[in-house]
Amino acid sequence: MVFHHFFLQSALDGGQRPVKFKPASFCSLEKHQLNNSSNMADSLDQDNTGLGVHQAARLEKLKKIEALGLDPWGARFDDRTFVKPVREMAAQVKFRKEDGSEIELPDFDGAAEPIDYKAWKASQGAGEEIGPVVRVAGRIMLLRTAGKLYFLNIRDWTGDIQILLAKGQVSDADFDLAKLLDFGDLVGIDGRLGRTNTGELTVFATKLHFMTKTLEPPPEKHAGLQDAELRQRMRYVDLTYNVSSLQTFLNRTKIIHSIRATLAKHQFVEVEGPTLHTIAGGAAARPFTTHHNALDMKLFLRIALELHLKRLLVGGIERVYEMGRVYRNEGISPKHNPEFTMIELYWAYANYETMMDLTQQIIVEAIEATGQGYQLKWGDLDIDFTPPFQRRTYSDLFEEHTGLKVTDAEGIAQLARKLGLDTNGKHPDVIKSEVFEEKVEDSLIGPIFVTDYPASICPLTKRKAGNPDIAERFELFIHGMELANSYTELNDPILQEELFKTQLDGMAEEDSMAKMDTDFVRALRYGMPPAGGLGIGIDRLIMLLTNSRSIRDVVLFPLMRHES
RNA sequence: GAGAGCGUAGCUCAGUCGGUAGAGCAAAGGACUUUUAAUCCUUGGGUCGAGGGUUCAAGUCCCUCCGCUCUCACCA
Repeated sequence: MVFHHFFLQSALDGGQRPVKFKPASFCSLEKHQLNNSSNMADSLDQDNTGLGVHQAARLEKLKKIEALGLDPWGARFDDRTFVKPVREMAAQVKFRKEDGSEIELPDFDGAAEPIDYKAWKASQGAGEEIGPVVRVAGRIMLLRTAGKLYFLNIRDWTGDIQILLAKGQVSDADFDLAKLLDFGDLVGIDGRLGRTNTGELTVFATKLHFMTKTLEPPPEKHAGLQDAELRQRMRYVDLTYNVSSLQTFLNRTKIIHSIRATLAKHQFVEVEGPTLHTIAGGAAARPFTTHHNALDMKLFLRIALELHLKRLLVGGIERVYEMGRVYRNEGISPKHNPEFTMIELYWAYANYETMMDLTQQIIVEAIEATGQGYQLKWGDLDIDFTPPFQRRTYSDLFEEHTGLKVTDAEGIAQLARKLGLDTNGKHPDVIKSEVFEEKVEDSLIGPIFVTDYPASICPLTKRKAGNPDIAERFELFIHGMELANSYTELNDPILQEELFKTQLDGMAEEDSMAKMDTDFVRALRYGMPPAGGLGIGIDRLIMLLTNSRSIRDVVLFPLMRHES
């Protein structure tokens, strides 16, 4: 994925760590006690508050900030500019000569060799650097002193920038306040944009505004927070200190925004269906169960959006979608979180081919929204999203990968047994489907639309005209991962009722989509227009478009065990 | 659910054959007016995930448990 150039700090990793020799000391206690009484560690030891030394030191500074008459939790700070646009003002930093003429600075950012700015200025004769006055705010990521100077690098959600806070250039009160700054604190700065001697774009502070004290120490300042569990449990820390994490989640919102924009172009409307269902229909998955006390009613958290959206199609909302959370009480893996985000959409008077075009458009426009090209990396793998995506029929792929015709039930059963699959008492199409998953799906690099599935495993899908054994359905696969699922929707209430009643042999009820929903059938009896429907796993799409190998990297707060 | 790996300072990580627990960053005190992973001097930080066992001696070997990661299975 493409990172923005303005995260300068992130480009500084990978270097060698300096190794310093530190002789052990055997008489430290004595020396320590000789230190003056303002030694913070001494007073902290006596506090015996149970706080760690880092937390206690920060609390101490907080008290000192209060003692200065300042609010350590900050206040409204109007008219600030985000760091990214401030950095874009770099060209406004100029050198004004004695005669009043303004000249451009050397090209620091494009220079191959470091430029000696001090020497350059000296060579211009008398004059001074000028630059726009700016107001910024952010979190202190780096902090160093050089005599009576403080260099801070602050970060807001658009990038990082250096601040120079110098004695004599701010009030004495502000300079004293700077002593009480810690990594992680939030500050506001008024100052002038300029360049230091090394050419680093810097805000030369004229005023320091204390915004918020941070009472916990930040993670290691170069490596960031590495522990996968801590990154998920404390996403707030992860987002602050791992630039790529923030970038991924900001890209997530761009992708979701793009999907809504694409659908808006086709006049879709977004709705909100119930998440508490009396029947967990629309997909094959184990639901979470809950209970409504006043009605004394067992309820399920929804496992799909389908059946209520189709009811709205009956109601005349002709292009309708919902993007929202569904819940499945099943295993957790890098591709599975118990709650995840799906979009389902229904388009009256369309069919599954319309949906294929739309799916491709949604994905292509989402990639464009993230500012990437169509060739994406996904871990070690490559994905080529250049449209049009390949379209192949289920039966062709089946034959290609197994050498067997989809109609050869006996041969398929034999192959299934050879693969170690249990075929006893199973419907031939269930066996076929298992063989397909085993032999075909994992080899689908894609993006590839697999079309025309065996009808018997698709109880909500319209059958192909003239071929009742084939369902007008496609799934989109990328690197073996199912990303989208689409039908020409079944709108025949009589057939729908029949299919709800038909449990395929060898399929457990909880694994089946065939759950009788009499109200849904009644809705169909009032007339649902012929329609195409589509479902996309949003988290998985975001994984692919943000080069994330785990769903837990694209879900802000994935489900975790209780903290011990 | 099965298998493999991991768990050491606030964070990131070393720890050899079982023999006194290590580093960097962070923290505390100090120096430095253009640094930038600043640098330099000084100092303090550990129930080695928990419990048990073997041993003169366990971070290290064995057992049980807890947690995390990966792979496989179910699932999208």
